[in-house]
Amino acid sequence: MKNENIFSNLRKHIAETDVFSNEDFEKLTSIFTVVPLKKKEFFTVQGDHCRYLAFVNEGCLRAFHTDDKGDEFTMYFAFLNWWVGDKTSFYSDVPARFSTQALEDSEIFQADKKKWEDALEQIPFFEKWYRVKTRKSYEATQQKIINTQTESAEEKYLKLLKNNPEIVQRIPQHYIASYLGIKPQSLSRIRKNLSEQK
Amino acid sequence: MKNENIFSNLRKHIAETDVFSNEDFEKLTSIFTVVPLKKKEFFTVQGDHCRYLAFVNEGCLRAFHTDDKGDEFTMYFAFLNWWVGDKTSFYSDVPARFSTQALEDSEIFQADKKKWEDALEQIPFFEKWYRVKTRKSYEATQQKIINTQTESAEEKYLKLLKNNPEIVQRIPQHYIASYLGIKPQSLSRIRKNLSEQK
DNA sequence: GGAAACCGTTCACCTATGTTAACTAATTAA
DNA sequence: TTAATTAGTTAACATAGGTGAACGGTTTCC
Repeated sequence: MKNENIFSNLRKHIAETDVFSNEDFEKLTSIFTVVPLKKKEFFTVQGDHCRYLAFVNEGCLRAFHTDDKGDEFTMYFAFLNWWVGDKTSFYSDVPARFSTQALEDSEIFQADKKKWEDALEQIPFFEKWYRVKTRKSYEATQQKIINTQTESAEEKYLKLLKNNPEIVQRIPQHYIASYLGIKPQSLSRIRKNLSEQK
Repeated sequence: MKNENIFSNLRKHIAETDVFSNEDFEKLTSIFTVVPLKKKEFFTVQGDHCRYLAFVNEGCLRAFHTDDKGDEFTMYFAFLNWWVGDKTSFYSDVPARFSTQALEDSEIFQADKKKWEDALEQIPFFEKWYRVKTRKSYEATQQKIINTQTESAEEKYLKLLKNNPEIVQRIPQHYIASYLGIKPQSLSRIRKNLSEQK
């Protein structure tokens, strides 16, 4: 990919919902640093201050919390066109409550707080776009609480198969288990039951 | 309470974090309708469009989702100085995913979308204050997901006793169970175990 | 002021998921 | 190319929480 085109996906993605000038778009991309991540490499680490937010341009990451007992819980998988980073830590200078790790070789565009806030201030379409994104992710988080509480692991898995087949195909099973909030053995058992029922 | 003073609590509350003129504060309060709610009365109903956001000035409400099986899950309790309403539904004109119901005789200040957005546009301190509040509630929601997944019901209950004793004192136990994501019988059992251990 | 509805507790039994551990398959690194 | 590691499966057993039912104590409301 030629360097001038490195932001072509981001451009297309934002253009799906917003209208902007070339000039504004260049202003926006100028705040980003292109960062390649090797598989298993970390973008943010739980407990550290999260200094960057980033846009996923290639590959896939997962955000996960590790509890006192050492168990991991995966909060979300971030594919193409997702934003990643712990906003709480990014804004409030508080230790991040989860880590973000590449599950494949990936490429992200990252920006620190100063650049980020300058961009929000100076580029109206970006401010609006970001506000909507933030609201959506708040909604998704609320929905996830509801689902977490009201569905059995099997229901969650079936729903994942139906609504997010790309996750099931692309992500190793023990991460999916941790996303569903169960142990890998339990997911194995659920899969076995399902296959026997057919 | 004299009518001129009905907003005195809101004024004090916002003044804790922001500075504003009398004029701006009056502009803000002019968007609200004062609404009394009888115990058990609903402010929003799951499935309906949520037309108002509201500020709790007196009493207490709970927000809860009812699933297909008819089981309720309480998402949060809203006391003095909380905002209530399903923002997703309020903004996106989508059916509300939860109901909000008064647990005591209460008083709220509500505003519809038009008034709300006008206020955000015209009153800078309110826009800023609201942005921060929204971020905090997003953070709290994320934290609740983490807690939900990584703690046993007993741990959650002990934490509630420690961090939110006013909830335990003020709210009937079966609502607390539904807040912890368990059945009333299970909470009863947990309480029994705890009292026997001492 | 009495009937009806609701609330909290307890109990016996049930079920989903966790735990430990052993085994095989797949992937990675030397 | 093999050795080492990691991933997934299975099974036996343990445990937290759900279910249904019964009981007494409170509210609520005609």
